[in-house]
Amino acid sequence: MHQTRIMRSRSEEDYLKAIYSLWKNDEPISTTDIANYLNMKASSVTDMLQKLSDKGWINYKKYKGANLTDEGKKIALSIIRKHRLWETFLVSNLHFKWDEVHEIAEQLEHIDSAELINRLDNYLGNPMYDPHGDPIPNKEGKIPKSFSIPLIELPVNKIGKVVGVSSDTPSFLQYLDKINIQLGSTIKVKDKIEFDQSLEIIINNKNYQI
Amino acid sequence: MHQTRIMRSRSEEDYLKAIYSLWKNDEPISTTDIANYLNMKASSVTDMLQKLSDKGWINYKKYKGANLTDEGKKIALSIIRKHRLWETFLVSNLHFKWDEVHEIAEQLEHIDSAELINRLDNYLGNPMYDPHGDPIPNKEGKIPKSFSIPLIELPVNKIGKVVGVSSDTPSFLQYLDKINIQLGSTIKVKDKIEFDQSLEIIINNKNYQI
DNA sequence: ATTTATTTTTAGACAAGACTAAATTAAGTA
DNA sequence: TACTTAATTTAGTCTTGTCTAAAAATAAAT
Repeated sequence: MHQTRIMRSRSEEDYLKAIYSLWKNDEPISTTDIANYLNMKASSVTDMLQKLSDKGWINYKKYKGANLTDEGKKIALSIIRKHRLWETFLVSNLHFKWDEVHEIAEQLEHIDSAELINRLDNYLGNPMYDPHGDPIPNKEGKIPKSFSIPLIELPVNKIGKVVGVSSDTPSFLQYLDKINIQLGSTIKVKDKIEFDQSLEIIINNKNYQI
Repeated sequence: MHQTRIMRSRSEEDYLKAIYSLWKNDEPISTTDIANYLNMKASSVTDMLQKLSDKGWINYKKYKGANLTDEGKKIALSIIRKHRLWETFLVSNLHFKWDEVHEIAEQLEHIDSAELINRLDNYLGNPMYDPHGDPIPNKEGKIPKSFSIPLIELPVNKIGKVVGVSSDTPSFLQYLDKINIQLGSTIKVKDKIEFDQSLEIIINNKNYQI
């Protein structure tokens, strides 16, 4: 049981990751969307989609966009795993700020060594979430359920990500909108004031009192 | 004072490192030697030498081989610095064995971030030598003097590198030869037997008693 | 010093991955 | 349904980094 080693170029990996990232429902991703995401021309994308399809990593029908196969999804997840583990290392161990690590992780995610990543994972204590609050896929590509907790229970200085709101009255949602909270926003509780149960939170680097 | 960022390809970096590694006296390095070192054809090397020369990283005269300029040497040393720091990380923190890390470090050495490397250096405690006993150039490209100590004083389980011998009688040298000690050999003292001052050493994975 | 052998360079080809411009297909609208 | 617009693909070009085969330069040997 020795899997044939199929070499992947950095470009190919970037495309697979892009398609994974743009994937929402079951609809295939359009050439243009991928091109925009990767800052490339649509014609370049077409070329690569044909190649990825030949390798069995995406399903691609001309003019109809592309979707990852199981194999392709597995590859994309392994790259995302590497990206997030390295980001965790950079922030937790090398004390980078969480907004400084993306570029470096973009490079590190292409380092090719399963052993390295497993050891790194262990070294970091098998973290479930990266410094941005995004879940880290495990070795098999499983993503930990994005469980949610009320903001009031978020530990001080831990970063959370908004996955839902407890009330959807228009006035409340408008308020969230005003202070720039959206689904997917990251949020950090800077301090809890016990006496009136108010929170000092940080969203987009701005402080708010709620 | 903002240095213009000159992008280097992985290939270019590999060539500069190769030339540095092959550099002995002041004689320029031949096309063939570089080709052998990098497992390439001489014609490919010629092409690249011309390119590196245009960029001011090597001095190259047709048919006469190549040598690094100061600029080129600086780049080579920065890559070697990265290589050895990463090897140190892999062995000291991720507990790889010292003979398992080369390939991975070959990839990591091309990651482009000065900040990352400085932080890594710090994180590792600014080591002077890598797990193979090779000196780690500092930020400015200075290599720590390869100081030497008698083998008998080498701490148990620390790896040393043979830089000279205390006697050069033929019979002694022949003995060293027989057990495969050469200048540059790495050596490890596995145990010291106090009572007769003998050492159990490991060279090329073989044990000897001296 | 002339010939022979070896090294190095040149010339031309190729693959990967990007681009531009033109052609084609699909989608939206009157 | 026919027409117009927008998205996508095709065709052809470019750069990087490699190769092979042939030509040229250097080094070695008689």
